[in-house]
Amino acid sequence: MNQEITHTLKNALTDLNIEFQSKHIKVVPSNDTNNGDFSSTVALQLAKTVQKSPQKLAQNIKDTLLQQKTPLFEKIEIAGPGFLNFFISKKYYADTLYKHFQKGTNIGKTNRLQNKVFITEHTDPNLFKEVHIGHVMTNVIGESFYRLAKFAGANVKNVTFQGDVGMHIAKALWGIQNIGEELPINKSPYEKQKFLGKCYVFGEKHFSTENSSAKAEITQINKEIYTIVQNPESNPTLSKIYTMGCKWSLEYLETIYELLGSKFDHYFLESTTFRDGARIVKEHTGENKVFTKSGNAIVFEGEKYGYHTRVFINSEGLPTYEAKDIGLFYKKWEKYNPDYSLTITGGDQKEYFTIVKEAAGLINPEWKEKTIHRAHGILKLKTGKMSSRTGGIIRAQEWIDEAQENVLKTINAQQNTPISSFPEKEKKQIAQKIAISAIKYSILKVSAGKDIVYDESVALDFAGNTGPYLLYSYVRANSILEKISKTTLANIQNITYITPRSSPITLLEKKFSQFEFVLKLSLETLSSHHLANYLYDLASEFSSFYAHTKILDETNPDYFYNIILITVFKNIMYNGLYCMGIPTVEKM
RNA sequence: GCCUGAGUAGCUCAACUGGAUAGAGUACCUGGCUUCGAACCAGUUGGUUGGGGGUUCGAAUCCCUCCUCGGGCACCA
Repeated sequence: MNQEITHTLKNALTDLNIEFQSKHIKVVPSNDTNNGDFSSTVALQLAKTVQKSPQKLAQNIKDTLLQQKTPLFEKIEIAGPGFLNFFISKKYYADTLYKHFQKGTNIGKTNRLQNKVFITEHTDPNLFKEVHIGHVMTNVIGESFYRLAKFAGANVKNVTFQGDVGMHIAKALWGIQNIGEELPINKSPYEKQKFLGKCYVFGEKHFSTENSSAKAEITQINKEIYTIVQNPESNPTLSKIYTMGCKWSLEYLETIYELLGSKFDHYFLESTTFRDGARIVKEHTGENKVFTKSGNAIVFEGEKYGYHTRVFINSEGLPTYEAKDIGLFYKKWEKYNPDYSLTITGGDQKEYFTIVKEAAGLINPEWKEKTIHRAHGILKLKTGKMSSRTGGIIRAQEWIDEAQENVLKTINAQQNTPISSFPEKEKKQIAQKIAISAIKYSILKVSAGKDIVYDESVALDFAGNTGPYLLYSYVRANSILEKISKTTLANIQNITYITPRSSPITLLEKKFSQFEFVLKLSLETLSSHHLANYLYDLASEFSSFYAHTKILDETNPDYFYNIILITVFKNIMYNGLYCMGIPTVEKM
């Protein structure tokens, strides 16, 4: 509806011979029902340029709008310093509701980014290391952008960049060789992964300890890793352990991706980008080139651009993460040639990424121009920054499992619910989805970029503004619709026109028109919290409507209207949750 | 020290990117299940938007300046 009002405003201004830019015309939903359904500050914005008082200009605009005789407005009021308040007619609401209803489960989908190739890169775990709650955060945020871009019609590629070469691998391999424990060959993927993580921590600990021979040994292993990924025969013993560990890690990662609901179109591995990265860096090294030599290392002198120097090839001649990222730029463009390439990482990599992007832009301007970096806040323990290097981490698996157990307890404590009699296995599946909804929602409801201090009691608190609340509203809507007879449903499916409401327009249907806008806003500002907050408001309005209206009342003149209302609500909630990566349940 | 992000109700967060009386959840208190699912609804209490200055019709939002906290700053990722 914003668009329709904006359109009529533009026409009115043209009729009045007033010059304007789109940014002057802001139509927003009113914050108060007394101020109509929508408000505009256009008269305030343009008063100065036309040398009129805002009220007078508002009056001119109002008169012109009323002459147009669109079915849009019931009335228009001028308030305060010159706000234009629009009251939308019931007929227009009914017509709009019908349009929303016809979109069915496609509601919210557009073709705004049609024919655009969009890469979303996120999660980016390291092999041999624990998957911790920080990875979950990156995944949840990134996955949401993937889905939002899909809804905008883009050709989206969901990818992740996994670290399978480098010091962390060397530390883990040294750990495996020196920890003195038996390999968990016959154990579950999760146990294997835990073992690798333990070996990494063991290696890291010895690497950082002074007077330890481990440091030299690990450095040597690191060198060899770069060789064995090309030629396993160079060190068959090490290669065997390395290959085994990679396999274990990748197997486990699949299970966690599935649990989180991410499907990747492609897995980039550092072992496949470092060669191109190193080659490109070397090609651009020298006088008046992008990179310069500093001793045996190759660096990018970021100071020239207001940043700091970063090492791309270290003194050992090995590519650092920086060079691997250059290789990743190359690979992404080789494979997809994207219009937008979005990367999600933690906030600690903000400046790092800016510098690498700067360097990348000097190699290929497109790499910089089309790359968007979204740094999110850090998910912290109360004790400080979470770090897998010191071992003080919360495993993603444990976090989710514990949440699931708590939900299951809550479910079992509820009596006389439709799922009370469900078999335990089914209850567990439902509990898992609810747990995922709680975790994802708690991450996405905060504007991306802000830190989140992880507090278990808060994260597992399902009352109020939470994921489970949204699911509950969905489940209740679903329950009602199940109770409607097939003939009624068929009659509703065949209608071609909705009779305007006899009772006042509800706040619920007023929110429907904002869905597309909110999806767009969330993607453009790279913050899904707009969507999260919107869905919460929507669920809240639904609950309120539900509490005050007997929907299944065939004698109500708005009977059909209300059923359609609930149907549209259900579709929006489903698609909205989808865009946050949250699965729905039919019963809970 | 330099760069960068943040500071809003007791706590956790919003505020449609400069708009109307700064809103939610939580916690506290009150009322509501014989009625479509009460994991709900309705209401009460709670604010000098870190301090100070500036820009204008209008500032939590933009500018300046202090204060506090987080992150980054050469071969880790």
